[in-house]
Amino acid sequence: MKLLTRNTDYAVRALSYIAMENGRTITVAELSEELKISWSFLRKILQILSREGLVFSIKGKGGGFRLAQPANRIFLLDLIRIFQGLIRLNACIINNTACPNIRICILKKKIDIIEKSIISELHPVTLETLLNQQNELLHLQTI
Amino acid sequence: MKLLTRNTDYAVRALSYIAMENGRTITVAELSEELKISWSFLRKILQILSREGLVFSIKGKGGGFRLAQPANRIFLLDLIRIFQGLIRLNACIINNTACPNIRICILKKKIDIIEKSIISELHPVTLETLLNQQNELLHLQTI
DNA sequence: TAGTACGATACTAATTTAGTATCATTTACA
DNA sequence: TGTAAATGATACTAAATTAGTATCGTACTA
Ligand code: FES
Ligand code: FES
Repeated sequence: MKLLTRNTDYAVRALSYIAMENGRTITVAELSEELKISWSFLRKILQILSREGLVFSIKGKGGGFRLAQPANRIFLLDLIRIFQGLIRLNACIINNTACPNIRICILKKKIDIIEKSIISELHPVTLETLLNQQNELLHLQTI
Repeated sequence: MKLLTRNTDYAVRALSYIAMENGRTITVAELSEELKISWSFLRKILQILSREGLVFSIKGKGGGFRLAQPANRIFLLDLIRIFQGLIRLNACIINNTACPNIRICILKKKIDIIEKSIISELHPVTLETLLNQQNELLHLQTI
């Protein structure tokens, strides 16, 4: 049971890299080289991010990608939604659809609480959050 | 992202059925018939439950399964562990093993919190919990 | 000793996740 | 103006996980 799949993971890394280059246009080739992630796979991920409006793309020679939104507006939860779908843990023990139990089911209630907890923990996490952490890390290492 | 897989789900149903029959010895054939779950699949699940000591088995004619522990000692978390492994959501964004970030990583912290929340919600849930709920449901329906 | 039930284990099928390949289109610039 | 560099769309393959089946062996009861 993974909270983040590889798609999401790579998307975060790619976006981080792009964000740290202060508005430079970044090609998939560069990302792939720097992050050591398969070119084709990254390409697909970036295409999706572009379609979803998180980055915008410039075609042709000299082209590439830039963030379409400031880093503090790019939410981890959106990436999860894009690459993994909505967070739905709900497995009814009896019957996935109209379970007669659903109003009183203890498990259902627990799972709802867990879902909410996931969302409330992850909700504040943006690309900026994760970038700051990297800066902090760099700082620590230079002490 | 499912919290419970089908193995776990069926295990809960099978154990519930067995528990509700007050110590009678229940065969896989009966379970399969009553619960409308594939005989072979149930068989495998019961074999595992038996190996894990949650039920004990009686071989030969007249045989079958009984709970090896009282319903309030059979924990949902154990079933999850048995059929799905330990709950580990941890996906490090950079590198699954020795990530240099791990001490300060915000995401890691969040994920730890989520894991703890899952465990603390599910920890009190036993077979008895789920049985009581079913009784409650029956009660409601007869009003 | 026949029939019923579980034990162990290997196998197959379906689904989800991960990753690759191809052709089309846009753009820069020699 | 044409070629190389870049993304867009989309289809395809491969690996991993989950779901489900089959088979042969052993124990027990009547
Ligand atoms: S058993 Fe159906 S919602 Fe819990
Ligand atoms: S980035 Fe490695 S633990 Fe978070």
